[in-house]
Amino acid sequence: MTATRQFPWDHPRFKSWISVARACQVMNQILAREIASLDIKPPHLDILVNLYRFEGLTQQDLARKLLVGRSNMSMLLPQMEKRGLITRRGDENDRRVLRLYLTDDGRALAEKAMDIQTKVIDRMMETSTLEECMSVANVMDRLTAALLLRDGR
Amino acid sequence: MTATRQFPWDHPRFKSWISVARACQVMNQILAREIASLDIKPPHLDILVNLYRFEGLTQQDLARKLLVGRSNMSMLLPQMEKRGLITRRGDENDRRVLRLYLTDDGRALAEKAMDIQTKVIDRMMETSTLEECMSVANVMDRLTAALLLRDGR
DNA sequence: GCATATTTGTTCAACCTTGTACATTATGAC
DNA sequence: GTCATAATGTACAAGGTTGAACAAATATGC
Repeated sequence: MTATRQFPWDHPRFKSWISVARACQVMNQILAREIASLDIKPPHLDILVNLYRFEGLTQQDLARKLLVGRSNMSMLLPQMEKRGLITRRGDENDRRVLRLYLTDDGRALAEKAMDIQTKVIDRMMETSTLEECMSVANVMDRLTAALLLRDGR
Repeated sequence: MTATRQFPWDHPRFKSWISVARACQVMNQILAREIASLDIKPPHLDILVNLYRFEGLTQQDLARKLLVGRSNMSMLLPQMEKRGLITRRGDENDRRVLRLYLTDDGRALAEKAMDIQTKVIDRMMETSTLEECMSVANVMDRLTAALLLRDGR
């Protein structure tokens, strides 16, 4: 009468997620290799893209967007500042915060990096129709929202 | 006559991928928190699940399945052996390889961990229909295959 | 106004991951 | 058989990530 164990890898939802995780992992590794020519790694790329898009972000804002800890930013951003890619200026109204800006070098590098990233993503996604892409995005967004909601933000 | 720059985040494929990456990241963080009660982290979970399913794997085999380097296994597996979760026995036919087996403790822990993982995945995927899950899996598998092919394995 | 709580950024130790170099063992060419 | 090549696992240094403890600045309650 003991029920035979249901192996997780036989569940459709489980298998489905494994496929997603695997794709992500492969994607990140390939992206990392492609941008290595610019002497940056995925975390730096994420920072560059976000500062390119949202100038004047706070370290805290950036950490929240990237879903990483503040301490992570405290390690990476000074490096990038030394390298002349970004500048950190104190906010006048709130002397706790440092606001982040791309330098001209940083902006140029960000554009090169985004070109590479776009090429990799296109190469990867060209196996799917646009409808499939949008459906996937839809599922993933719903799923992320559900997780974050249940998790209390 | 200078073409206005096409921002990557306006491309449907790009946005789509960002959604996938974000979901993966959130998922991994929540999974990590949930299995912390068993005093293991995602890499250990992956190892346990794979050894549960494929007994007698080689360190090399395992590294390939997990898409990580051999050196990574050389760091993690001795820890898990010391903890009594796995055993590493030399192969008699090929004295280079170490074959990996779960101990009883390891198997018990693997089952507890897989239960947690299944619960998290179910919670996450319940926002989608089974058809959507299978469609996503289909897209992701095609995409991974395409990347790996073009990348020369 | 003042005490308390919250927010922001930093530091530090611990851990995971990687790539390179290395020793050992198998395999293949001849 | 012998030598060159490849495969397996290890050691080590470098770097990314985290969480906890901390200092400084701000917001809140009274």
